[in-house]
Amino acid sequence: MSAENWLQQLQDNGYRITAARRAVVFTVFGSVHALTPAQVYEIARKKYRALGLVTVYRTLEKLEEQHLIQRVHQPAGCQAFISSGMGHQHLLLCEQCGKVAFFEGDDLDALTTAIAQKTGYQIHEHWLQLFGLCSSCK
Amino acid sequence: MSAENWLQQLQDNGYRITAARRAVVFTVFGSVHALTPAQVYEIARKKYRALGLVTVYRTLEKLEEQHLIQRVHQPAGCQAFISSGMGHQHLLLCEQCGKVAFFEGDDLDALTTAIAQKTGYQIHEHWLQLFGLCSSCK
DNA sequence: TATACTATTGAAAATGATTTTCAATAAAGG
DNA sequence: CCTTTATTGAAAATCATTTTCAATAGTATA
Repeated sequence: MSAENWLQQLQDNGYRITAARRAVVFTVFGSVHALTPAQVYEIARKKYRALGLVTVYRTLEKLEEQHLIQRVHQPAGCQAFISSGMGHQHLLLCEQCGKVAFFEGDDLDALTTAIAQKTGYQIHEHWLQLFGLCSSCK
Repeated sequence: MSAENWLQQLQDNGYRITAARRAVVFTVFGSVHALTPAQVYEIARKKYRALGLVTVYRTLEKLEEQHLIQRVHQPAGCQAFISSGMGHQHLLLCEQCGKVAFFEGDDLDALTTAIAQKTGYQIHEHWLQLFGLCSSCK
C-alpha cells in the first residue's frame, strides 16, 4: 500500500484526484503520528499552499469511509487520524511523543467468545488501544 | 456504591452537595446507557427544573475526575459517560439500544506483556471496548 | 441558630471545531 | 478540445463546550 494506491482507490470509487487531495493523502499516509485535521492542514499546506481546511475535513472523511485511515481515541480527544495499516490491527500509542505502533491481537478471539457466552451479547467489533511509552521516550 | 456514596465522595474531596449535583448524580448513577451531557441535562431536569446545562458539564467533569464515571468512545462520538462500576472493567456496548455491560478482562495481562516485549513500549494503560447486540436486541 | 466565608449557580457571551452554502474552477470522459 | 459535473476555498452558519459574572446557597464556626 502506497499513497498512490490510496489515490487510486479513491478514483476507483468515483472520486477525482486533485492537488488538494494529493497533499492530504501524502501527509496522512506518511505519518507515524495520529494527526488532527488542523495538523494535517498545517503540514499539507507546505506541499500545496492553496489548500483549504474545509478540504482537509472532506478528504479525511472520504479516506475514513474507504477504511484507509482510522480515528484514534485518546484521553485528550478523539479527532486524530492515522493510516489504517494492513488488516485488523490494534493501536499502541506513546503518551510522550504520540508515536503510534500497530500490533496484531488475534489472541482476542478467545476472550470475545468467552465474553459473548457470559453476557449473552453477540459481538461484532472490538477496539483495543494500549497507552505507554515508546522505546525512545522511556 | 450508591448515588449517595458518590455525593459523599464529592463532599469528602471539598465539593459541596447541592440540589443540582444531586439531580445529575442520580441521573448518571442509575443509567445503563452512556449519556451525553445534553441527555443528562434533559433527564436530570425532571428531578430539578432549575438545572442549567453548564452545571451538568461541570458536575460530569468532577465525577470523571473522581473516577466515578468514565467516557465512552463510540463510532458516533465520544461525549457520552457511564458509571465506572467496580474496579477495572471493560465495556460492552449494544449497537442497537445502547445498553452498556461491564466485564472483567484480566486475561489481557498476558497480551500486554507480550506486546511490550515485541514492541519495546512500556505499557501503562489499556482500553478495550466491544460492540455488538445485547440479548434482547439480537 | 446566626454569621461569614466562599463554592456554586444559571444566563449570557465567547470560543473553537466542524459543517453548510455558493459561485468559480478544474478533472475526466468522450 | 468540449462538456459535464465533482471539487474547490472563502465566508457564513451551526453546534458543543467554556468562560464570565453577579446572585445565591452550602458549610464551618461561633
